[in-house]
Amino acid sequence: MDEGESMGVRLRYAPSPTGHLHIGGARTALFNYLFAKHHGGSFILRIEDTDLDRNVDNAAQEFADNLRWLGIEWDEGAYLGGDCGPYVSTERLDIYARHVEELRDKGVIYECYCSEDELAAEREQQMARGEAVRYSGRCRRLTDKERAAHIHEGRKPTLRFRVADDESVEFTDLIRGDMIFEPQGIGGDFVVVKSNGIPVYNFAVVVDDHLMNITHVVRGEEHISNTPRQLLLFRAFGWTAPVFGHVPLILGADGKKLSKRDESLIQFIDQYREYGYLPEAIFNFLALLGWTPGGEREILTREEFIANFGLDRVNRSGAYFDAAKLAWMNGHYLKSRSAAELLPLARRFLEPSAAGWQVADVDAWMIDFIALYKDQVSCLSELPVVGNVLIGDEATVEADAAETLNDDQAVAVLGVFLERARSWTDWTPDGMKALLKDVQSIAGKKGKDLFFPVRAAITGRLHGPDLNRSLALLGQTRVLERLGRAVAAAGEQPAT
RNA sequence: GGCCCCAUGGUCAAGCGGUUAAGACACCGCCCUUUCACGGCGGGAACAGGGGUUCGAAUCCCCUUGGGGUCACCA
Repeated sequence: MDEGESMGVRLRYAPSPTGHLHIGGARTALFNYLFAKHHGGSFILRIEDTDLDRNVDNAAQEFADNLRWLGIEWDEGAYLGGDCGPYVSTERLDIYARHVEELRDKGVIYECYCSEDELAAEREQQMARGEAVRYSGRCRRLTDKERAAHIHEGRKPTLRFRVADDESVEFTDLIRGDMIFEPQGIGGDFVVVKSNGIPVYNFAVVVDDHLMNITHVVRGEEHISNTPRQLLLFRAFGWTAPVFGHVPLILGADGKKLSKRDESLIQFIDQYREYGYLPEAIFNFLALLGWTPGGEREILTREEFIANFGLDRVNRSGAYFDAAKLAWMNGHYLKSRSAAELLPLARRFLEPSAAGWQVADVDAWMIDFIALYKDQVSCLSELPVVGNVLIGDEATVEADAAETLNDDQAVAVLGVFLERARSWTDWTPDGMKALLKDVQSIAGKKGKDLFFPVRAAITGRLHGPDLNRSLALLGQTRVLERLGRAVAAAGEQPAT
């Protein structure tokens, strides 16, 4: 079936501000965004903070920041405004109250005085008997006397929506096709307003989606079972419901829905940000998690994603989050950016150790350093790790390097190098190339016999990136120090 | 347990009745390179099982098995 009229499509991402934006939420937001943009419609950010107890300070602001960082911009909504505001549930309480009254007038809701303990006990019994769990509806017809007794006890009622025993609900899911819920699968009369007077999510979301003219609701699969209740509400109000599309879950290492407590993988966007991942890499990776453009291409631009996106190509099965592939993809994006472009992002990982570099132009030095290493890391935070021998002021000597240095021939080469390096003035990569050539002709050594001892002496390693550039980055002072130290150390050991 | 969803390599996935069953990540090998990394080339690796439908099923239907979601005064 058609995914919707292209004009006037309106989608929203409606998180509850209870924590950090995680990869699942970011992907849901992304799919909504891509769908809206593909159809030339609007994407809206709404905050569903109806659970006062779980709301976390600054969480909503953080969601917004991270969404923007990812490049998922909304056309109207929280922190932006628009014609359908306010976009935060707790600022819409009066709106909900009006609609509660509307339902009361229609006679489809009633007060329920059951306590949470009583309800829990009822559920347990049903579960134990192997029955479907559903509210018995015992408060449907309270006598005035019973009601008075409950009020006298100080009980605060919830408001429940009456679900007809023979009313089934069906809808066509854009991703999964036809869905049918029989009455017993709906769970009986459900709460729409909590005893503290705040509506529950299922109620608020219906009112909000209708008032904000939401045309498509794209959300996680865990919401499938909420859908019939919401549809019943739309029906009771006499409203046309939006079209639904439920995307598959992102699975943790255990194959289950990602839990915020699952530490087997990094799942919060701000952590990726912290580690030096690029937003376009995460954007690209997330878009491909559960959706595919169909061809062989996996690296696409934002415009290409928007142009190609459609719910018809969203997968129906859950997907494991492959951190290794994300790392590869981030590395890919890192390679496509110049060192100078990366400097602002990499700065905080490098600058703390700038004092040891002994250079006048720190920024220029960092750009050269980034250029030397950026093609081999998967995220910026790895830069100081892979380049630790150049960035730190002291390098430990590894066993194989020590072995290479414990050799008369090698020490002889280093002696020549040290001699020439003292008076060498051109400490650029080209200058280093010339220096090495000079040493080669004087010492009569070339290839491995020349490069290995020098590399081992100045980095303590046998392996590493281009030697000329490494030497230039280290600079004369540090090269002389390390060389002198290596030669001295070799002198203290019996040569083989 | 009730209701609902899902099922192609280790992972992401193409495939939508006829293919030698793509591609990517990861892994292994070779090449390039003073070394490492990058890159290039190549390799191993999959249709959960059983019934149908059909001339012909990874593709359609049913069952089994397996996995998952949900059953709140949370979203």
